Amino acid sequence: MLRVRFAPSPTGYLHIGSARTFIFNWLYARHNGGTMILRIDDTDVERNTQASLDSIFDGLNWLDLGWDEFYRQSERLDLHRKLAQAIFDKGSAYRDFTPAQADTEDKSREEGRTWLFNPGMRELSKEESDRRAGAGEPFVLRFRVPRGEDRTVKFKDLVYGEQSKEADDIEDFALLRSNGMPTYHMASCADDADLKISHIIRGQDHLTNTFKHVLIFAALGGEVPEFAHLPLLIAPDGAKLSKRKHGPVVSVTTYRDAGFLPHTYINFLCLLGWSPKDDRELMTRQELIDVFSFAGVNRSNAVVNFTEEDPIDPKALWLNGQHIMGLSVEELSKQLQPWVRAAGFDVEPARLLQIAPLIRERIKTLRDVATVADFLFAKQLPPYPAEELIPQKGDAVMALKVLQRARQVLEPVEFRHDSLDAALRAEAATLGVKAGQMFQPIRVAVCGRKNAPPLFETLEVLGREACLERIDQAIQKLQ
RNA sequence: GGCGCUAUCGUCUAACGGUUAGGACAGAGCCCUCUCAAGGCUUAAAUACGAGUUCGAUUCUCGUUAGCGCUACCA
Repeated sequence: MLRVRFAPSPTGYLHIGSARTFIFNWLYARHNGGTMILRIDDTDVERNTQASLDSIFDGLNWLDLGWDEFYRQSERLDLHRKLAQAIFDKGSAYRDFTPAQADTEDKSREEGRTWLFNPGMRELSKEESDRRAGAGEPFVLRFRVPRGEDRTVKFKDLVYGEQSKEADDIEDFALLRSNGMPTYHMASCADDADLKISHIIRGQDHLTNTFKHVLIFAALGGEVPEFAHLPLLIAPDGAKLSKRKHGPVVSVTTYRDAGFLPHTYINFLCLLGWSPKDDRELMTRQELIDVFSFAGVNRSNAVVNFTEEDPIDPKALWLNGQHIMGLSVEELSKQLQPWVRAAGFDVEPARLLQIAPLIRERIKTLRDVATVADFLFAKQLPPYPAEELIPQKGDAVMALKVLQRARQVLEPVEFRHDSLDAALRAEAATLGVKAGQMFQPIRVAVCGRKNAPPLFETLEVLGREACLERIDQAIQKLQ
């Protein structure tokens, strides 16, 4: 049975890299009919925050992918301690009574080699170790990494291939802290073992940690899971994405709040560090599930292309436009509804249904509805300069004449695309002006700006009454 | 410092020894056109560097350089 897990720690908001890890886990599970597990790795009590937990659920719920099982690490501390004890009992761990020190880093650097263990502690006799522990002296429980045996720790990564490292290069990492809390390595492996995780899919920053985890799994005596590490998502400056340095750009909610379709975000993230190998980019959820495999995962880090001015990757924006164009009118207007309301407009669903096809090819984000279709929602047009009404190679006199004639034509004509088209073109011919010179003053009068959806559709949606009223206002403006 | 990983257009990527090194986004230009879009076409743009293996290296090996990760009683 295939079982995968996404295990975020609630110490900051859900960021883009974590979201992608979640997505790849999910895709792999769905592709193989496996189980997707969400586990909150919250053993670092000091750094956990409710806000960040909320942010994780916020982000994941928006993605709308779901999960099959849910666990919270902090509720499984007994298991972690029990398994740590088991490792200790079989001699693969020992107590280290060395007081915590902040300067270990400098110490190891000076020596020119990695710190491996604290002298004396590894060899402490059972009696002395028990005596000091019994006396209440604090200690950390460390894994006893095999030394001097010329031993190599190995595993096969589904993305990075065969990995090996000399055991002599691995330090005696901690399993239990002096306050009795498990470390990440201990808690994570204990849970993975207990939850029968078959594939651990996570960021490449854990690649070297995996040697330690392999050691723990082996000491636990169960099966060692498969591993697949994912290349990291990095900033344009090559640095790792961090909220401190790059701000909210890295948060999933940035895309959500910018008006992205959740599926666009999923699609976009999949393209970062993975490829279907056949030049496809625009893909549905099912297509992604069908074709996802680790063979398509890259090994080098991928840059999320954002700038300080614009937090959105241009390719994501394009993808979103494409996905919006692929939506049915019904679905699009449903998605648009909350954004229209958020922009301060009130619109009937039936009317939005008429508007949606007008703007479908003109919006890149759902939020764009507010700037692209505002004149269709507003009762009153916001003020605009009268010069805008003057057509190309024309003047105010022409604009005025066009609008007055348009008014007359629009009064009786049927308000349908084809009738409007025929009537206005005929009028342009009568007036001796080009079609464009006829249409622009009307467009500006009706939309309040030069750039807008095609004229006849717009007039039709707006309706005779509103159009005539706005043309009258424009005529007044010119006089 | 030690250990590990990585290296193709500005960005995301394809090419798993033989291609004029392909696609996409972004850029430029043209077409279409009632404006804006959408769409179509064209264009510019890359194998980090140096050795080796080979008839032939983007591809395999080694070195250099660069970037990233781990090196905590964080995760």
